[in-house]
Amino acid sequence: MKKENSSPTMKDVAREAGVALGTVSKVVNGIPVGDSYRIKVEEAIRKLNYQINSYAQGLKANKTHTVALLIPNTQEPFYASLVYHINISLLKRKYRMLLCSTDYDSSQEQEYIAMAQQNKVDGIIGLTYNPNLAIEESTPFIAIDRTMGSHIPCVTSDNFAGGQMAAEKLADLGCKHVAFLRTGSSLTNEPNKRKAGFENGCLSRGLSYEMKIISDGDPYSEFEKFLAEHIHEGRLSFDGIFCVTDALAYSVIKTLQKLNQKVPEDVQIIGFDGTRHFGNKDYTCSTIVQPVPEMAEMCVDLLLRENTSAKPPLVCLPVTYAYGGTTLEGNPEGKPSLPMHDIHKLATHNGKTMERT
Amino acid sequence: MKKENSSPTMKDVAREAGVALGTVSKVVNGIPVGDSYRIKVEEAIRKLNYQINSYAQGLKANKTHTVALLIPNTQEPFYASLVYHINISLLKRKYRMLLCSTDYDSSQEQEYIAMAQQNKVDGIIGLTYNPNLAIEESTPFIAIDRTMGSHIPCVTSDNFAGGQMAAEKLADLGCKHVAFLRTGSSLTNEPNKRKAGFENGCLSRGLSYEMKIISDGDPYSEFEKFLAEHIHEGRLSFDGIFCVTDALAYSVIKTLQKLNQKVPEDVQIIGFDGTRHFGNKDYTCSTIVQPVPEMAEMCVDLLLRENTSAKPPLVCLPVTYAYGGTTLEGNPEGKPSLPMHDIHKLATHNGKTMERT
DNA sequence: TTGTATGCGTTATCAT
DNA sequence: ATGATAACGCATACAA
Repeated sequence: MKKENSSPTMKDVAREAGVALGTVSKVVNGIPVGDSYRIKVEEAIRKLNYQINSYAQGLKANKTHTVALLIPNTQEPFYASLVYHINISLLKRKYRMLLCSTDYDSSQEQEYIAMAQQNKVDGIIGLTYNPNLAIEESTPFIAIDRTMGSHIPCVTSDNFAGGQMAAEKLADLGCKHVAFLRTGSSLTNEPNKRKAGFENGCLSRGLSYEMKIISDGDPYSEFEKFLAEHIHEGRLSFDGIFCVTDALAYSVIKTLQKLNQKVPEDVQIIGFDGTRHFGNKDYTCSTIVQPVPEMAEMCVDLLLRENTSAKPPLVCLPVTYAYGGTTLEGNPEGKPSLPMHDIHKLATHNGKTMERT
Repeated sequence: MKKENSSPTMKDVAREAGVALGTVSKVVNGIPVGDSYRIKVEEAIRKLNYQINSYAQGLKANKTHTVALLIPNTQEPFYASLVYHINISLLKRKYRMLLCSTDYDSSQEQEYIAMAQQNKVDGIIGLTYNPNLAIEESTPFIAIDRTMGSHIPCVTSDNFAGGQMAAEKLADLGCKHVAFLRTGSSLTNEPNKRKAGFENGCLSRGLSYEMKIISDGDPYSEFEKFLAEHIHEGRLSFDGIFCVTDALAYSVIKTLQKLNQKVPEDVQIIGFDGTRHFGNKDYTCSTIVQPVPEMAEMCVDLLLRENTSAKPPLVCLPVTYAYGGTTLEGNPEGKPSLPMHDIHKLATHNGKTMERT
């Protein structure tokens, strides 16, 4: 009694078809064999419901057609979108994707890299935060939003241009004094360039600005405090705010509501990412849209590219601006423009992040 | 010259340590060996940076510690949440997860099942729509939200109870005449029970109701038409609406806004799923919350359970109600209650799904 | 206790 | 063109 419940193997097919093992392999791999043989083999395959074992295949070929994706989670819309598009790009090429949610945990990141390498993946795509991640040289790695050394290509959107675009847009929309709000890791990464781009845009348009940058652990209430401090006689001293992400913009909008500031009449908001409700509907706010499908395709393309010398160290893909109701331009679709000042009131009911300090 | 760039193998470690292959295997697998040997092997492993090849391991053991997850996409919040929690549950058990986004495409679903089986996964968890999916008996399969035969366990939330809970909640909140709105596949699946539960709840509370059910291809504008037809002299004839998902609720709220109906003053809305903005903030609307982490854990637990006879055919996990601003109860956190009627006005700017017919 | 040999399912190199 | 056989990296039964 050898392996009862196990799936049929090539050997079984060969026996069933009355041919040699090698012949079956050839049929399976599309290598020409005599028609009569091919037909016999194909019948046996159908009869036994034979499926090739890609593990054995990978063992032999030292190639597994599998790629690991490391990402903090799949719930934040930007990550969710990346996961989806990378998955699609890989599956299009008949590659499988191993998903590793890291929860921003450095040790988990390291652990999953080890796991991926044990699994002999053909490559890893990672949006990681561990500042000193150990990656075996032999495993191709593509970093998202973070440069990790010249031998590891980084794919990102044009964060600098996005920041600049936000500043210029606010200027075009008539803003006179604006603010930049950022929260994020202290780690050096590409999204940090949004700040420099924004400053550059403000300077080139002669737009005065202030910045409030809080670090990772700090509560969002710091922003609430900052904004409250800039209200004099009921008026906010900014007429435009650029938030480093849509998620932050969402929080800020709620805060402004509490502070009785109308968006976009009193203050216009631009976010970053291009987040949409329910994946494919409206933008959360006016925003700088990251080209997620193109970023995904670029990651996969770079990772699977044979010519390792042709891998550029940093690829910045172009961003676009999208109207999302929190700015004052004429409605681009010609619909009656609605007052936007009460948006998101809904959301205050359990706004933990905004609770009083 | 044999394999230049390839990773070191057990054989390399054995040579380096000056011991036999089997000894290395034992050290790696924690089988006791003499201390002096163990130390030599461990040193060699460190020196060569050896990683076990889990493909070869799987080939031998006929067990791959890998599970495939089939899901339409990772962008819709409910799916994103499922993917995240299933991923976590699997990784906790040192299992890897192969993600397959199917885009609701029956042929892709079938294709990915074949791919997963070729990969000799230890099991498959699937939220699928293909009515006649061919699944090899030998591969354990757990279905989410859909019963696919007695040998395939189905994990779902208590959709019937959820529907009933929605009806009872609306009754408790003072509604007199309510509506149920549904869009969805014609496929028989568990979420369809929300309708029956809702009807049951209405009947038990003596609440009169109407239903509008559209099928898959139909545009959401059908709902707009339905609602518009139920406005007489500026008043909607419903004072409560139960939407089969939060995504639908979101659309309906926008429609009601266009129709000058205030939510929740004129009409209260309850959705289904427990969707939150940006993954961990506020609920999109008042909603019946699915216990996603528990569902994920249950899927993984059932899938990996050895005792195949102890697998129940259908597991319904309890849902809860959460306030999300679109109903009229007192604010549960004691914050000042805000007028909700202008929520989501923001979103009308590119509401493709709501465009005029 | 340690080493050796065989087999897992596949591919590829050889004779035939 | 087809069939036998070795090798991929690992685990294990068995011999030493």
